[in-house]
Amino acid sequence: MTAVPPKRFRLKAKLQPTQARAQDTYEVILATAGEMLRDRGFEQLTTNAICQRAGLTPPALYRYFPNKYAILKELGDRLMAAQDEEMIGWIESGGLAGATFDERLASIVAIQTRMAEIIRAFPGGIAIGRALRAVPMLQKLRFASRDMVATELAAAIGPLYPRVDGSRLAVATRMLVELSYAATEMMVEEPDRDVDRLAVEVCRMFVLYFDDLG
Amino acid sequence: MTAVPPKRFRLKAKLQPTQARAQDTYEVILATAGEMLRDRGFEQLTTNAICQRAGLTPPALYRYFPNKYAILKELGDRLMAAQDEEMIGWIESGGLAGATFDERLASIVAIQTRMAEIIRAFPGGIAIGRALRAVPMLQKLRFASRDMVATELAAAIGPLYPRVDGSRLAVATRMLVELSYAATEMMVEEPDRDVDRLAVEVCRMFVLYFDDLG
DNA sequence: TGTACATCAGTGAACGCGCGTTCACTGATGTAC
DNA sequence: TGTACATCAGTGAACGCGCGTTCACTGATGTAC
Repeated sequence: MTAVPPKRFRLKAKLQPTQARAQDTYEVILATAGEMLRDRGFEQLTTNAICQRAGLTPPALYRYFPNKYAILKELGDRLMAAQDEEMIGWIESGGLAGATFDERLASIVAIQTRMAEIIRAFPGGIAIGRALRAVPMLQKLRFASRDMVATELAAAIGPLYPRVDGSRLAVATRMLVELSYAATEMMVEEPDRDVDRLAVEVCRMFVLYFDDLG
Repeated sequence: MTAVPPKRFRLKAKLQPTQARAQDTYEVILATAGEMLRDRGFEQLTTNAICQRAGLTPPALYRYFPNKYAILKELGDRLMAAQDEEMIGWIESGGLAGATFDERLASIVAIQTRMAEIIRAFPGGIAIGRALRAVPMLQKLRFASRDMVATELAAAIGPLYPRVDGSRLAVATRMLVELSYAATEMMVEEPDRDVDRLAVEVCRMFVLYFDDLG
C-alpha cells in the first residue's frame, strides 16, 4: 500500500528523419495525431490508430517516436512554442506599458484574443491544452514555458514598478500568465459563450491589478 | 476523415447498495480508486487494479459501477460537492460584502485557502481535479458546478452593484469562480512554491476588480 | 424463535479484444569511384 | 554517367500482455410465518 512512483517514459524521438520522405512521414504522424486529438480526444489516441489513419504501418511510427507520449510532447512543444513566441513578441513590443488605462487594456485584450486564436488554429489544440494540464510529464513542460514567459515579463515591466520587490513581481507575473492561460482555455472550451466580453473582463482585471501594484 | 463523435459511457451506478456490507464495498471501491489516483494518476487507473488493491473481484465492482468513468464521476461529484458547499457557505455568510478593502481581501483569501485545503485533503483530489478538466464528460459537470456557484454569487452580490447589469455580473462571477479554481490548482500542483503569497495576490486582484465594478 | 425461502452480495475463472511493440524483411535513396 | 554498395525508410505479420467485462456459481443477509 505504499505510494508507487509513476511510470517513466522516454519522450525523445528515437531517430531524427534525414531524408525528405522521412521528414514527411514525421510530419504526417504529428498532423494525424493532432486531427485525432481534435476528433476523439486524448484518451482515444493510440499508436495503431494513428498509423491506420495516416496510411502507415506501426514500425514506421516507432522509428521516430518511442510511444504516444513522445508524439504528444512534440505537439505540446510546438503549441507552447507558438504561444511563447507570440507572448514574447507582445512583451517586447510594449506589453503592459501603455500610457492610459484603455491603451493597456486594448493591448492585453489583443494578446489574450491572439492566444485563443492560436489554440483554435492548432489541430487538436484544445485536447493538447488539456493534456498539458492533465498528464504529469507534460505539466512540467507547461510550467517551464509559463515561468519563462513570466520571467521575461517581469524583466520587461520591472522598471515600471521600481518600488515593487522582485519576488513579489515574480509571483504577480506568474499568476498573470497562469490565469491568462486559464482564461484562454475558458474561451476555447466554451466557444458558444460570449468570449469577447469574457476576454475584456479578464483583461480589465489584470490591468487593474498591475495598476494597483505600481 | 470526418469527425467521429466521442464514445459515450454510462456513468450512473448500476445498482445502489442496500445492505451495510454492500455499502462498505461501494465505499471501499471509491476510497481505493482515490488512493490509486493519488499514487499513480488517472491514466494508470484500471478496474482490475482497483479490485486487486481493494481485495475484491471484478464482478463485485461491476455490480455498482459500469466502468471506471462512473467511479471517477462519483469521486468528482463528491469533490465538487465539498467545494460547492464551502463556497455557498462563504457566499451566504457575507462573501465579498466586507466594509473595507482589507476585510474583503481577508474574506476571499480565507475561502481561496480553504478550497486548496479541500483538494489536498481529498484522496486523489489533485488527479481528480485534473480529470475534471481533461475528461470531456466530467468537464460538463465541472462547468455546471462552476455556473451554479457563479449564479449564487451573482444573486448574493447583485444588490451591492445596482448599476451593473445582470449579464455583465454573470460574466464577472463566472470568471471569478473559474479563475479561483485555476488559482487553487496552481496552489496544490506546486506546493513547494509560496502558496500563501500567491493566494493573497490572486485575491487582491479579485477584490480590486469587484471594487472597480461598483 | 426457529425454519424455509427469496433476494442480495461477492467469487473463481476465464473470454475476446486491442493495445504497444518487435522481427525479419523489401524497397528507396544517397554516395563513392 | 553509370554501376555497386551502404544506409535510410517503411512493410507485413505477428507477439504477449493486460484491459474491460461476463458467466455460472457459492455464500450472506433479510423476511414471512
